[in-house]
Amino acid sequence: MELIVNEFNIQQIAESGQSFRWYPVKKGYVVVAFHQVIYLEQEAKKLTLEIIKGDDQIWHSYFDLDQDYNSIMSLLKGQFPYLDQAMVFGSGIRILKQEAYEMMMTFIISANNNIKRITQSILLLSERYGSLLCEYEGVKYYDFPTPEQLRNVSIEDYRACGVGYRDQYLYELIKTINQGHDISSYVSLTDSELKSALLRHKGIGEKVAHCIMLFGYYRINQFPVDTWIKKVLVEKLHANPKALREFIEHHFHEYGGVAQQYLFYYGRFEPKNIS
DNA sequence: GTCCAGGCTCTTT
DNA sequence: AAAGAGCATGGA
Repeated sequence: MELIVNEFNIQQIAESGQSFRWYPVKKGYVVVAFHQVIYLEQEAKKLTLEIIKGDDQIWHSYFDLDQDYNSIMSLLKGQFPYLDQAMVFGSGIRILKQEAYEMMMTFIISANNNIKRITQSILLLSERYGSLLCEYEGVKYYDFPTPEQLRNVSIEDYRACGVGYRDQYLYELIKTINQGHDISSYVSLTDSELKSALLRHKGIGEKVAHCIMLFGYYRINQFPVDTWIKKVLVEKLHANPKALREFIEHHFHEYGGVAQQYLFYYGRFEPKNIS
């Protein structure tokens, strides 16, 4: 399947740190999401999707193709030279609409961790407890394990996947879900209700909750503040470090999550000799 | 060896 | 309310 896309760059999305299930293969990426697998390649505005497992129904939504990122950038433009540069540099970034439950597990693992090890842990969890989805170019791809598949996984088993001290948080979340706690009902909550519902789970604090809201529930007003972004806001946008939330609310309002992604990506990958 | 990674929980002021 | 210690683990 071929699509013509605007404000879309697979490398930028893959490196933006919102998904840990994009695997570099050949000249593109294998992407695993919603129990399905595709191989993606892009040449300028031409995006090629090769459906490996599943159908072509979910991907339009997954890639947020109904959202006009050009108009979002227009609204964010003109406030800070640094943000304007960030939007030029990362103009192909989009907010992926991912599965909420997977985002909860993923971002619990992400706390005080590095991207390489997060990716590795999620790969191990999937290979050991998820369903085999397909084989592509000699590599097998596994689904993210369901709560049911994790029912009998022990704290030690999680630890063996390299998640460190977050093992007990994963264990508690899975136990809660398998005891009947319905996290799918979270979708109908308001932002503040959703945030407090997420904060009730151990291992989910302010920053992780915002990531789950942004990537798992498509609350694109949510602006996760991590150590990187804090530095960018203070040093590049000259925000008052003691009033970051007010600063964010005032300048980015309903598109805070998108602005955050531009700033995060630029902060990490901008060419060294600029700024 | 020390420091850090898309922080959080628990304890102490 | 705010600040500090401790936390697994691999890589720089």
